[in-house]
Amino acid sequence: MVLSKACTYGVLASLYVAKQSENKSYVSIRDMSDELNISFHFLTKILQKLTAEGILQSHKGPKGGVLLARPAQSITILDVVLAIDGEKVFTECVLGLPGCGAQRPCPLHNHWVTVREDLKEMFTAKTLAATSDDIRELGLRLSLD
Amino acid sequence: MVLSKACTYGVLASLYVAKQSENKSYVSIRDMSDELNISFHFLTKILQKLTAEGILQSHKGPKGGVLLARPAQSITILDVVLAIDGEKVFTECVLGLPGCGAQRPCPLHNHWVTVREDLKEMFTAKTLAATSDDIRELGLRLSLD
DNA sequence: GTAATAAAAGACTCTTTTATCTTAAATTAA
DNA sequence: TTAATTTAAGATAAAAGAGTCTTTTATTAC
Repeated sequence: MVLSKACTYGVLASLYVAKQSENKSYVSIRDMSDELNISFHFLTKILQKLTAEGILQSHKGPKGGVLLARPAQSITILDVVLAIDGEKVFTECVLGLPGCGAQRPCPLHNHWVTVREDLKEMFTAKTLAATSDDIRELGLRLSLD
Repeated sequence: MVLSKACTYGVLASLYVAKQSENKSYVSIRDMSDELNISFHFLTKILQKLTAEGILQSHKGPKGGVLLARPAQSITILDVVLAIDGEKVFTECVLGLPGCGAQRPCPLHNHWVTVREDLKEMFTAKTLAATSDDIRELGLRLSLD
C-alpha cells in the first residue's frame, strides 16, 4: 500500500467534509464514520491530526463536528497526504536504501524519481473542491463498500 | 513504503546472486547477509520463498547456498517483486477502496492507473543481468549502508 | 561412517499499525 | 443549571510486519 490506511481514511473523510461543506454547519464525525464505513474512534484520531495540521477545524458538543479550515479550492489531496503520512512516500528509495539520491543512486533511482514525481503530481493536481465536483458529476464513490 | 521490506531485501539479494553468478558455485546466504547487512534468518526466509517460486535454486550442506534458477537475462525485477509481494501493488486502489476499477472508479483512479503502470514498467524493464551490469559499470550500490 | 557445514522449518519476540474502549472536557438546549 | 450530545484524550487490544533463535535435515569432506 502506497498510503497508510489512516491516510486513505483521511483523504476520504476530507472529501466527505468538502462535499457537505455547502451546509455551513459542522459535519458530525459519527455520521461520517457511518457513511464511509470507517471505525468511529479511529477516524476521530485521524481527524484530530488534520485539525492539528490546520486542514480542518473542530467543534465540541451538540451540533459539533468538523469543517474545512480553509476553502476547498485551496486544499489539495497532497495537503492531506502530507499531514498524515508525511513526505516519506515522496522521498524514500524504492529499494529502501538509506541516503539513496542523485549522488548515491540505487539501480532504480532515475526511473523511480519520475514515478514518484508523477505520484506527487497526481495528488497536487486535485483540490478537494475539484475532486468533490468530480464525485458529484461523474457519480464516483467514496465509501469503503 | 511501496514494497515491503522483505521484498526490497529480496530484490537486493537477487541482484547480489546475479552479480556472483559468474562463479558457478553456490552463493552463501551467510556471506550475502553479511555483505548486504540484512538479518541472516530473515534473509533465509525470503530466499526460501524465491526458491519456492522458481527464481532461485538452493543447496544444503557445505558449499551450499543459492543460485539463480534461470539465466539472469530472463529474470526481471518484476519477477522478484511478484514472487514476494504479489500483484497487489499493481492492482490495488490508491485510496484503498475495494473493487475500485474502470467500472467503479475512485476519484483518483484514472491517473493512478498510469502511475501504477509506469511503476510496473520500471520493474519490467530491468532484468537481473542488465541491472547487474549497470551496478558494475556505474558503480551503483546494493548494500544497506 | 563421523563430524562439520549450511539451508529448511518452525517457534518465538519485538515493533508498528490498526482498531476499540473508557473517561474527560466542552458545548448546546431546555 | 442540568442533561444530553459530541469531540478530545488516553489506555488497551488485536493484527501485521520485521526480526531472532532453536532444532531439524541434507550434504560434503575427511
